[in-house]
Amino acid sequence: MPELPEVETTRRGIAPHLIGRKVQQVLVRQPSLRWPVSDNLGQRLTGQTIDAVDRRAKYLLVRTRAGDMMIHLGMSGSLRVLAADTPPAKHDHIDILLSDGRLLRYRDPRRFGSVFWLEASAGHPLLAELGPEPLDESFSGDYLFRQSRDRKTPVKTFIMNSQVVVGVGNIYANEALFASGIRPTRMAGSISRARFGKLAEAIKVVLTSAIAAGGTTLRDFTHEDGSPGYFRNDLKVYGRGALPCVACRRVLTEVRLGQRTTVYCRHCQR
DNA sequence: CGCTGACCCTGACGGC
DNA sequence: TGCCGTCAGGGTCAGC
Repeated sequence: MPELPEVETTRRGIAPHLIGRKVQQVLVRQPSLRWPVSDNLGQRLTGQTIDAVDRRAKYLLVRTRAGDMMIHLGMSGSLRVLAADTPPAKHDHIDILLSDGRLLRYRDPRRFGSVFWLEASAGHPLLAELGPEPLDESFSGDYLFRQSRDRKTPVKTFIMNSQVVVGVGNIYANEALFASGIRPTRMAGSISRARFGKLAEAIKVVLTSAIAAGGTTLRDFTHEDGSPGYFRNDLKVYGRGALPCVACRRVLTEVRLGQRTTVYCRHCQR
């Protein structure tokens, strides 16, 4: 479910319910995720007051004085705020019980997500090598141009590499390349500075629009209250293989790049 | 160092 | 109805 807009939508949804609340109890039903849930999560988080809910890349950081709970939703994870007596369903792996009679519930059918405890100001190896946030000023066409020289990997694979830039997943990579008229298979190192300028701008626009629409609901992504996101209606290429291009009406091409479905228009994207 | 493909896991869906 | 193959929004890691 989550790319950056969905994670950001989740952050904005849960933050007001968490900030200022005290954690009363932590219940881990299934510790076996992408990596094991930190052993000391319950011991360290219990009794702490939540000061903030931040995001870095697709990681959510629930901040307390003692340290942070770091959550990744993987492919199928979601977070909901519910009444504390709501019975858990299948794949509801973790509950964080709060001082106001509610709980934060982590669900992840495929268990590609992860939940760690981070001691205050400790950092984490998974955060160490990340590229810039796409919506930061430091992310620009010039930056992409500099990073891409001599790189032979397809430009789509390049912009989905979190060491280059974070938060550009498969949906929005396809959409941003369509919006900027760049063919996804093109070698990253062969793209001009000017075209990278368009691409960087397209990434910002696509992500910002998707956040404004509350994310993209495809299968099971919903907000913390269960409502869907509406960006799906705005997708121009993702999920539209073999359908007509919205711009030129020619049939869209579908290929696989780096194990991920890639859709583009051979006429509009060069 | 850069790049490709295997892999972690469950569920939904289409074809037969 | 059931079985089987394929695919899914992520990311790491081994191996070349």
